[in-house]
Amino acid sequence: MDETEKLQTHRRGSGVSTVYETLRNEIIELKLPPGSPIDEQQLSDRFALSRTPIREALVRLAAEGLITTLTNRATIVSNIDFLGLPEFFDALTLMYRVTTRLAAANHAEGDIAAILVQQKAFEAAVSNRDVLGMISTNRDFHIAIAQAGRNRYYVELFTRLLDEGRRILRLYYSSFNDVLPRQYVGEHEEMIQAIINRDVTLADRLASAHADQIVGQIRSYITADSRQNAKLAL
Amino acid sequence: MDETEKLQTHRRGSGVSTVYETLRNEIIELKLPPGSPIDEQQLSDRFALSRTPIREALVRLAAEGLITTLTNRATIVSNIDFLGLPEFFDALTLMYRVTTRLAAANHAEGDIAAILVQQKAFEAAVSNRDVLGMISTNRDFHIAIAQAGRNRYYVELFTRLLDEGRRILRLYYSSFNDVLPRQYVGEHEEMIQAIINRDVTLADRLASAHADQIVGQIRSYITADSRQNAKLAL
DNA sequence: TGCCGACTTCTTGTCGACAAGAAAAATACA
DNA sequence: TGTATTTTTCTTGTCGACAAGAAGTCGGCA
Repeated sequence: MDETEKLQTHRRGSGVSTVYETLRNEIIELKLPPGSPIDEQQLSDRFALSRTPIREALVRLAAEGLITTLTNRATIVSNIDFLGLPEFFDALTLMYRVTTRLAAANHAEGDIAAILVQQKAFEAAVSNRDVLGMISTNRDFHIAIAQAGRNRYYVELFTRLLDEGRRILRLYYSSFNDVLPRQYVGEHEEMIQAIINRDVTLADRLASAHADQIVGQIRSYITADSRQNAKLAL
Repeated sequence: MDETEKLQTHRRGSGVSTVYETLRNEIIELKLPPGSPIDEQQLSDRFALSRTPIREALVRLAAEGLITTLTNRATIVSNIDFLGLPEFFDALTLMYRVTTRLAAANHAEGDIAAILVQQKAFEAAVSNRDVLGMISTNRDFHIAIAQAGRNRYYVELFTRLLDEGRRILRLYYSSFNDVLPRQYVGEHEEMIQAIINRDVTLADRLASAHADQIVGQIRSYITADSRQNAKLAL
């Protein structure tokens, strides 16, 4: 691993959130793959912090379900629950629909601009065939929509679901093809238009179809090479 | 406050969850009202534990949004967000519908029995005019339904919403009248029957109406004596 | 050679103490 | 007497060290 990271002038409570966010990203981006052991001592060295703040960050990650602590034994990055995928798809689809719906109903002044920014970023990622970029900008796009919907409960659940989805997609991104992403760009544009027009019914229908697309895509990836599954489920 | 609590023979990691659950209950039951200061030292004395495990429990509660930590200053029991009530009602209604729907579709062998147990408890509370009991058994009843629906994401969000609802209801339970609770018993029975018959559409409609009832009730309480509001929102 | 039990080692869980930051209190000054 | 500034005090944030529990290791015995 690399040497200890920055953090000379850390004001009092900043270290914890740094550790939290850093680990969160590394878990979601599979830099820390499922099952990886999390060693407190090691993190303590890496961030040049005592074990206490490290521990606090880990507790937060555990509360979010991103890591699993085996009591008195070890703590590891949570495995992706393949058996629970149908539940995941169901919840994801519902959140796609609800957030897009609410965005059409509730969006205010600056919201559309914020959504468009993310959509541009997604388009750029598609143009560059930057698959990892597509995965994360797609997430940001839908979170921007959720925020326009003005319901923190949905934003929170949706964020968690999309991030869990990022982990799954990263497992399979090699098999991404070219035609689907371009189709997504078009679907995104339709959704934006429906939101602008405050057409709740249409927004719902588009979100629903969009969700089905994505769920179907993930499903086909998984069934296509299920060897990965066996390898990582342990 | 009373003297230090039990916990002579605590196996290694047990203290943390004890503290967590104890505080969680006290917050939800308003034994610790919104805005109450949480003093780590004091809790340390009370549970006969070091500040470290106390802190871990507090971090968990903070992650759940039940307490708010003012950095370097104080940590208090989170206030009830009256401005966010519309969002809350929207999410609550959706979860009522979705969980009941899924229960009708997915319930398996023992689920109905579990639901009936909670329904009996709710009936008993209504008979005894035990308002506090009604509030908590009603929660347990709907969580039992959610569990029959077999979707952990919904169960988790719904639990949080119902518990938040318990806090709000406790603020107003004095104004509970007699006719509404009995009506709820009947509505519950209809829902159970729809679930048993796997009638998804009916289950959805009943849950929707039930949610509207409850939301309407809470709303009328709040507008009826909004002095409480001003008093506790600080 | 194969299995059972004590021992070692490693990681987590807990502790008491210290440091930093902010509010409250006390003091100085106009 | 009122205000600005310093000092005090109190609470949180961080640290290093110790204790407990579990897995793996080593040795003894059939």
